[in-house]
Amino acid sequence: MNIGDVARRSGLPAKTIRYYEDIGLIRPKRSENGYRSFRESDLHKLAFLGRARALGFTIEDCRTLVALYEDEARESAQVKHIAEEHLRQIDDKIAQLQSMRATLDKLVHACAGDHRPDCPILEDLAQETSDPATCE
Amino acid sequence: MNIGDVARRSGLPAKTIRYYEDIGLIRPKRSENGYRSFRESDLHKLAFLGRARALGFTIEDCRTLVALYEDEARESAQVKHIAEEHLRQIDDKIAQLQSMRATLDKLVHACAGDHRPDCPILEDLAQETSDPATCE
DNA sequence: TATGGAGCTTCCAGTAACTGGAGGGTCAAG
DNA sequence: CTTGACCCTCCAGTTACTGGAAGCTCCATA
Repeated sequence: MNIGDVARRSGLPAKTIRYYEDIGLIRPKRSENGYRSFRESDLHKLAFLGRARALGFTIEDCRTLVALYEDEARESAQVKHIAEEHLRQIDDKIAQLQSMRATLDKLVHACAGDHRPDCPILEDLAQETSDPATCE
Repeated sequence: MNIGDVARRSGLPAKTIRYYEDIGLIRPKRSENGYRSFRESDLHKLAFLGRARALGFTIEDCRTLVALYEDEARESAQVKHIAEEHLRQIDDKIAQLQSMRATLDKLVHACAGDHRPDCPILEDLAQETSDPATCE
């Protein structure tokens, strides 16, 4: 298979597949003409990577997950540990976004959004509260 | 004020403040000795930026928000528009993360996390489903 | 057989928003 | 006069790609 074929079948852009080779995630063979030549196993690994990335795992996590996948002697605890840590990070991120969301939503609702300059959003951003020097 | 003072009072790292000058968000004066010399108005603007960034606005949004803040002839609708668009992006991001979270949580709970190699997480990642060619 | 277009190659640069570090000047206290 | 805390600039690295230039290769059609 050429790169276009695996791109289509894995759902990953050809650019991304070349990048994954660059960083050593995959090692496709080469044809006489210099084209990358992918086996089914390469495709399988790319699909694996695509799914792992879709779950938000970092590239380094993906590297580890692939290694574990190929390691007969792995312990599922190793995989679970990575996933749990990632889950924690996702939860943190969600909490952070929801906190932003709450403030932002409040401000947006408080803003008339008309032709006048008065704006609670700007007023909030401009308020003098985060200066420790003023708290003495 | 030197950069260390505004860093302390704004809560932003000195590095970030220099960066903000680099990209034209602020224009502190310079002392004889070449040190940046910040006025209260610079500090105020930095605090504004810090709060806007904490709400997740991009630097470019921040640039626009500062400009609007300083524009007497602004219309609150302009500000509200930026905030609403940002809110939408946050909602999208939250939805995406929650979807990841749901899958991941399910997988984590399904995984024994012991010394055996069998792992539902890896099995899920490895499953053959995203290849359109197999769907014919 | 020529040619045109799709597909492949490499390499370089850019993205967002910083962050770290090297190498070196300045200032105030002891 | 030295020491340590500041400050300066400039360069490189981070994440995970993405876009684009310049230039092969392959295949089908005129």
